[in-house]
Amino acid sequence: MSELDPFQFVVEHPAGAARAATFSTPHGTVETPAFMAVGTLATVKALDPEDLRAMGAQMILANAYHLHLRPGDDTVRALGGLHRFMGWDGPILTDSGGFQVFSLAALRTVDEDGADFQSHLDGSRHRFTPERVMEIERNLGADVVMQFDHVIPGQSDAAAARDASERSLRWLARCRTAFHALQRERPQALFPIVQGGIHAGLRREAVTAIRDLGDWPGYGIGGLSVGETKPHMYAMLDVVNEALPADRPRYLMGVGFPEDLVEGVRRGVDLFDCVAPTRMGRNGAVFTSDGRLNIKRAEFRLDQRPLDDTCECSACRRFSRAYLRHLFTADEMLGLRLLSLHNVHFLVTLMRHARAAVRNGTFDGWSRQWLARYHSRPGIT
RNA sequence: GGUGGGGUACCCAAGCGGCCAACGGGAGCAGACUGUAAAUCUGCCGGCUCAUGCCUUCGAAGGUUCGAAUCCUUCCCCCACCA
Repeated sequence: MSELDPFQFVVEHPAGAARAATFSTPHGTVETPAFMAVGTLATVKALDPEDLRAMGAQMILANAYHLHLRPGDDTVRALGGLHRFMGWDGPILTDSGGFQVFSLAALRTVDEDGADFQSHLDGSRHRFTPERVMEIERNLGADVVMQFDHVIPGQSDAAAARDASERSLRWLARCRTAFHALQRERPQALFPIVQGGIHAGLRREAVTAIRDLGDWPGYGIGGLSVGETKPHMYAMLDVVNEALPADRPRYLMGVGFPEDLVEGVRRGVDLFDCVAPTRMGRNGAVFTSDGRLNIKRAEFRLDQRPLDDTCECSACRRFSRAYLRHLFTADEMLGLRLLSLHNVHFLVTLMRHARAAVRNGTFDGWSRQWLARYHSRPGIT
């Protein structure tokens, strides 16, 4: 148990299923609920670590598969690990490449032992096994490392979901053994990932099986936001969070949109990550309190308002919709950066407000009002 | 003044007797992105129409032809070189 000491999770205030907590890591403490920006290639695209710190981002992600291919996890290790490499001294989590098993479907084959990938960069062949992934994630040196898992499409039937979930469990056992066998320069926490598709029974079984393998410093909830409906996703969150221990962080992987974060917190999720704010920001989509808008639309040509009049990000404090639209239509890179900045700020701030509402006992009303306003203007989307 | 080349939809640009409302690209308009193969992808893009279809269009006018953006005549512009 002493090895878990650097990763304490303290629930300060429950509010129904929701809770406000602190999650400590060797690189600092995360106040939850929290949104983690995704920096797959050891960079949150278009943003500087200083931007992230200034907006109150606490923890970020990177990806084992991508960094293994380039520049190489051994290279990152030789350069002092991810924190030093990318100039972010806060907590970092690495995903294992499990999602790439899913998203690079055409370039990989999965078997019981692991997965064969063909590099999307040069076509070279690479073999990922639970043991290999643990080594890669050790080399990268993030604070939290995710198990290697098998992700399948969200609408998969129960048989396929069971196969993937049970394989992920077997891989988890191997990850754990390999994880503990590796020498490392600094403490790391290994998170298992709950699979089971959109099948409540499978989800419960997965949680039970994972807990039977031991106590874990935190739990990933995987295999959601991969094509299933929102009601299915929310239902799975109810089921899984009910079954997970209350005194460990719950990380909903790959989620999400603003409404999904609020719905997730309502159901007891503590940590989120998603590429949406940065990818959508680069493509012109903006999160606002009144729903999504697309800055490229002609209607914003002369709009002098900020993206969101309640937002205090550096884009909203300084620039009009008209100017930001101009940057996009002119294909200027500052536009990508400012919208990425705004969107990440929006989610980070959203979680800070959720946390405050939990702490002062108003979360239920706050979240309902927030969702009502966000959904109230579908035309803005 | 001479010789040669050219004028195609918002722009660039293919087409050179029927398969042409006319290839491509750009611009424009709209949509999608959820553990990032993504500053990407998709749709629309002469007018009317749900659609079959109809109408207007390839510098201008006239002509040949069953049929013309494509051939002929004249005219108007543009470009290059020569004088």
